[in-house]
Amino acid sequence: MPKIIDADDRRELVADAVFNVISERGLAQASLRNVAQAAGLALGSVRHYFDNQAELMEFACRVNSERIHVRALDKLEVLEGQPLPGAAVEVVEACAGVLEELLPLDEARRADAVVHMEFMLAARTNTELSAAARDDYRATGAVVGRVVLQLLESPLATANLVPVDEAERLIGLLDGLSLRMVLQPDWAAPEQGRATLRRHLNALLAN
Amino acid sequence: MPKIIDADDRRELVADAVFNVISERGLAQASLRNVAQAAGLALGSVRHYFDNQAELMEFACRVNSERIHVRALDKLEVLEGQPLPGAAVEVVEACAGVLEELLPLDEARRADAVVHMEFMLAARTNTELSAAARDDYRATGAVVGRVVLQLLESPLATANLVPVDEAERLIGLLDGLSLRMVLQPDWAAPEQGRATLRRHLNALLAN
DNA sequence: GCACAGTTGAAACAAGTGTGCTAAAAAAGA
DNA sequence: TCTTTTTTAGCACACTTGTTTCAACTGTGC
Repeated sequence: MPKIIDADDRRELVADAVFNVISERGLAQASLRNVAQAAGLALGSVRHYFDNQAELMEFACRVNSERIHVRALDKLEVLEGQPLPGAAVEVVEACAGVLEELLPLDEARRADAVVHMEFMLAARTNTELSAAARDDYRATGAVVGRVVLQLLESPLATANLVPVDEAERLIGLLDGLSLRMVLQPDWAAPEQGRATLRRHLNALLAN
Repeated sequence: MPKIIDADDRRELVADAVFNVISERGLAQASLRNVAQAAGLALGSVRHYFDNQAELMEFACRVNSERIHVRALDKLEVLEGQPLPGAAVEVVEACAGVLEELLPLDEARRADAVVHMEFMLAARTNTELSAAARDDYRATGAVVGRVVLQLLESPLATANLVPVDEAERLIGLLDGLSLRMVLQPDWAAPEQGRATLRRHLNALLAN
């Protein structure tokens, strides 16, 4: 029998190489050869674990999406598990804590966000990725939706807010902030993103 | 002397072909040959008007950006030229009218928005495009900033709102909405985008 | 009609791509 | 040690890319 190698581990290692290449040089440069080099493997090795380039890309896309959402879901479940705090500041802080996992506030999250953007945009014209992209949208919709529900459950919430509508607005804001922070880090610093998010959440509570 | 051909017109024609290819097949497919075919020209003809592919792409990027912002600026100057209406609904409607030019609410604007996204994302790793992208950010910042100033000038505006902060939040929302409407047209219809924008503007006015 | 400019078209090149195929290397079981 | 199977490495092919080069075409001014 050959070297003992966990195939799943190896696939994740290759996916990490994909992330590195995309975040540093863009999706256009994520060729099999470049990815293999970034992973420290030979082209043949990468192809041993992924039949197609399409399969590799879809796998990497799903891993990226999952990585982001798992982080947020972990914090979300903590939030849902305990009773809502009474003070507005604390409610906002708790919700912001969850949603911040979706923003590029440090290097790790920045790389995730960049890769995420590239994949989502590519999925528009790449049918191989469209299914993964659809699942991703559902996942973020669920996370943000649940946060909004928590927020609007508070007695401090502004009256007559429609959860679905506010989720839509919040998702838009998060996507836009993420985009700006990724593309124009000089003009949209992490601190500013944090503040903007909190200001928005605060506006959903009665003053 | 040869055929009389306005070089600038021809360059714009080629740029339009670039837009078509990008909006239908993505930036990755915007090769010189594909663009030439879409423009109904030979490869040599395209290269006669653009020395490099880089030059073509930067030109197309700037034309796209200008096209979007000129539309918005036209409406903005009308808004700034006349006194602000007294009713909240009318203020919101006037501001929304300007900002809607930045959203993909019909096929033309959708194509512009798609191309815009692809270029902005590409500019992150493509130094040839970074200057054009920076100018684009300045332009949208100016437009949105001026709209926010108009809005907050109204006596109906919520007190203590910081224009720069609200501009930041509004730009984020617009980018995010645009992104969603472009990538998930099924879940984010034009009508919904219009409504979300108005709801946000309304929230900036005292109720 | 002629010449000359801009314009077009095509062929060719080097580089890079995904993919198919083959053979060496490696390691665990016999 | 030998076998077997996974893993690795490498070559080759067809294709697309940007770019260069050169020849043909075209229409205007003389």
